[in-house]
Amino acid sequence: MPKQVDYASRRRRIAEAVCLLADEQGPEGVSMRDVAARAEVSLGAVQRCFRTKEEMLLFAVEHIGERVMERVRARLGASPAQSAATALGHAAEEVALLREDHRTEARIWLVFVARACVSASLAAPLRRSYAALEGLLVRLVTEAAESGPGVGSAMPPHVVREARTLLALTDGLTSHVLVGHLTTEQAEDVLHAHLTGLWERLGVTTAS
Amino acid sequence: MPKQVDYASRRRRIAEAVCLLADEQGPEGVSMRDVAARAEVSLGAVQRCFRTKEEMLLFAVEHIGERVMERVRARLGASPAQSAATALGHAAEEVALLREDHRTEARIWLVFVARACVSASLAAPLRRSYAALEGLLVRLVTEAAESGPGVGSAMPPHVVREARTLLALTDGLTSHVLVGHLTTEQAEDVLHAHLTGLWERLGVTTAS
DNA sequence: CCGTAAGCGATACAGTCGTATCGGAAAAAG
DNA sequence: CTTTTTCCGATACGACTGTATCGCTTACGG
Repeated sequence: MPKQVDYASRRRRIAEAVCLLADEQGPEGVSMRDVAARAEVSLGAVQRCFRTKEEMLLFAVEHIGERVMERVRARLGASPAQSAATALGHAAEEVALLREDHRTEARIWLVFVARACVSASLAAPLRRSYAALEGLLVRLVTEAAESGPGVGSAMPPHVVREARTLLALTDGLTSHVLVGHLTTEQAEDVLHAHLTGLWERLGVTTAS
Repeated sequence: MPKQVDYASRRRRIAEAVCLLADEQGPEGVSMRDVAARAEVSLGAVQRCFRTKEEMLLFAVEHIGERVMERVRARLGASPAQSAATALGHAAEEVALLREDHRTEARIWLVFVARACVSASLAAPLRRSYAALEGLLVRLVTEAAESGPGVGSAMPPHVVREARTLLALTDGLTSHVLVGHLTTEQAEDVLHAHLTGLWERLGVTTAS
């Protein structure tokens, strides 16, 4: 057999290039040729990794979803114990891709969301990512509620609602920052105020 | 002078076609030829109305922004007096384009937002629309707060923060519905819960 | 009544798109 | 060594893109 190649890593490399291009050139700027050039491979190589462009984008959106999720988990692992409430705060900060160094991921995310409204196949992995994030937030909210004085703890439906509220709020804030309607500071201010209110609602006693 | 034509109305007609196409074909589906066909005019006619495609999209995004804003105002005018709180509720419902008949506008909005992250010229009118919506919400929140028992009324910074929270939340919910992460009912549930909390915070006494 | 200019739609153009194809380089297997 | 199989990058192709150009029609101003 001839030259063997690590397809998995090449696909990842190409997905990275897709994200970079989607970020700096917008949705229309992502052509197979540009992706190939950005990934420093030939057009043929890209075609061998992905039969079609749609397939490539699909892989890229899964890639980004995993990256965000993984970063949130890493942030949680970094500050291990502490209070469940601050953990939730950190997670929310990470999900809302507000800081400049995550702006790229935020733009890519938005590009894919816009595209997914039309292409059902693109929507599926996006839904999976949202579901995973929601699940994580539900877990964190639950833990935060339990750590409080626990008036009996909020009943589950409220918890899910709070998680969804938080997820939608962070997503909205992110896009508002991206279009320039809000500054990063303003968005963080809104997010922190919401979290403070959430803690009060849960009956959490927080130090900071 | 020869034949005179009503450019204003034609531009509006073309903008309408842009929106329809952006909705059903996505961002990539909006080509000059398709727009011309959808608007039932010749390609040349489109070119005479808008020197360039960018210019056409710019007009279309302004058009959509005005339409949404106008609809919110119409809704407020329809239920004139009542309480300031229910007015705020109606406005929020209208801003979050949740109902099926507004789904189209929501998709178009998202397409433009995604594009605006890259093209600065597209971002400008979008920012104006957001600013107008935020202004409206600030006004409604203020009125709702004043109509309450008025412990001294919430101080302005809080009002702005609440308005921004509401705007970001509605935007986030809208996109989550569009990608299918939430159903319309779930999103409405989240929105209503948030509004209830907001009223409590403002000290508003609401009948319903 | 005629010239002039605004509007018309068709066509041309150069470029880019996604995809298909193909001859040759390269490396494991015999 | 030769054979065989996998991968390579270049090129080809047709469709479509945004924009420019160009006669022709049309209707008002003089």
